[in-house]
Amino acid sequence: MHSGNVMARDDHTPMTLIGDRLATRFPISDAALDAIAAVPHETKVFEPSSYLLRNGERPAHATFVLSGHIYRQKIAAGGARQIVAVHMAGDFVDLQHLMLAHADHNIQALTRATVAQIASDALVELAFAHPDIGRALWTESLIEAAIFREWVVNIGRRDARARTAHLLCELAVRQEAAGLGDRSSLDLPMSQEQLGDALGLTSVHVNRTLRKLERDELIERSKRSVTVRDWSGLKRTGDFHPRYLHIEDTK
Amino acid sequence: MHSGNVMARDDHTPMTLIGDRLATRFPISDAALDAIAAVPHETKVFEPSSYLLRNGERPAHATFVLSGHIYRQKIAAGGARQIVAVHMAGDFVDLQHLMLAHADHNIQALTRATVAQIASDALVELAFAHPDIGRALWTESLIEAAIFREWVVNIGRRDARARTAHLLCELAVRQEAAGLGDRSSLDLPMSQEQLGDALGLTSVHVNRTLRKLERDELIERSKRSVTVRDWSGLKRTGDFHPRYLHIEDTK
DNA sequence: CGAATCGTTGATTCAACTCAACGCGAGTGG
DNA sequence: CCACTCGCGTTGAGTTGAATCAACGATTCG
Repeated sequence: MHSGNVMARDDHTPMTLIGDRLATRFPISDAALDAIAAVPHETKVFEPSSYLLRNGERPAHATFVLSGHIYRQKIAAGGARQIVAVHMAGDFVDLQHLMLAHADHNIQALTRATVAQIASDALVELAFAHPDIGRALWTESLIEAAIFREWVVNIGRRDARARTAHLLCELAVRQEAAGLGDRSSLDLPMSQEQLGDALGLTSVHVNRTLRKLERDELIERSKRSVTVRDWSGLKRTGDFHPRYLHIEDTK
Repeated sequence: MHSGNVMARDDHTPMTLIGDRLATRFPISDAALDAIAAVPHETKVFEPSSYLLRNGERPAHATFVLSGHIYRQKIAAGGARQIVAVHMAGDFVDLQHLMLAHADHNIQALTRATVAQIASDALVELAFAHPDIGRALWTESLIEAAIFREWVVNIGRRDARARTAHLLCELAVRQEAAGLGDRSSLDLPMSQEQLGDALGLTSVHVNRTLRKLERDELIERSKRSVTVRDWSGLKRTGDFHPRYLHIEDTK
């Protein structure tokens, strides 16, 4: 998993984890890695459904997920909610606001989550002091944007079955890429209502769709975890082409 | 419109236009503006529906729109097309690929369009040599990502009427912010089929929806241009809250 | 044990899609 | 200059995928 370009860096403080993550995108010099390790940060725990940031607030820090799941959401007229992103351990949650004066959406814990927070200013300074870091961070934010685009396509042009399968594929691959297990067993700590909010569907229809995917032996479910029975079938029904995730592998 | 922090910069070469655009986000030092003006670039013209970049290709340059309209699109299984972005004069078209090895969507001219192209590498170097520029470019790409998020919400959680109104509002405000006229008369050079592809609707339904918006006296249409009759009504029916565009004004 | 949340299922409705036809204006070529 | 085509907008009729409404079972947790 780790890029291994630094030897004795197995102490796993939050900041070295961040360095590891960035190094998966671009090689990062030792000096830059040391600079990252030295950045002041704070570790925090958020309870399920608590807010990390609200629409309109001034984002003050960048947040890196150490454990748990976090999602980002906007509310449309009439109270309908749309989830626009789901984050797992190893993701940055807040890069999208790094240079913006006001948050344009809400960030909320999905499960209990522990995070490391760095002052935005400090991170920006670091990005320009060490272009290695700057490139990696910028790239992270671009890949996130690529995921947003794919969600537009998913919601705009695929039916409920494909849409649901696509999300499962994406989360499975991202989970695997983050070193949290392989793509065949997906930890999916979302209620069906939340899944619906991520997919632009109602919880009722998510339920029917998941059951159909299960009946068709593409997946198996127990509680909040999903086992992929037939990866290539799921990929096909989800019209899933992982290029947009910009990960090396191409299984 | 212009930030006016440089006096004799009215010669309007493509590169000074880029400098002007960036300066609307953050103050840019004179040295940085001079550096921008000196970057080698190429001016090109693209005919309607010609491709600037295809899914899977290696993006080699950043593209700035001088005139005309450009859109970006992905194709889903079965050939359905989803437009994920529409660009007008003064927009960067390619920042989303700046650091990525492969394009994950297609970029296509909507109308005949003239653009200035800069080598990606050169732009990245400039960004890190002059943090002013880096911040402004990065911010541009973050704002674009904010637009993607809003599109997810728009398509996922709003009905055809609101969805269409929302797109009209967005384009009108962006057009105004780009100094291309005011928000009451919108140059909308898209066919109803293309509008449908941007909205996740069929062209038939776009037609009915636009006519209804017209019958309700929110807009007026002639050929490919739209006049906003009732801005606050349109804004309301579109559930449009321009914060996500991260523009100063708040009319 | 009781309350609350979440998942499941059926019956019905509705927004948007599909299919199909036709009008219109802008070319284009004989 | 007319006839023709072609793309685009428009409209109607019928269909359908997903929403809505409603009820009930299962699971968790204090």
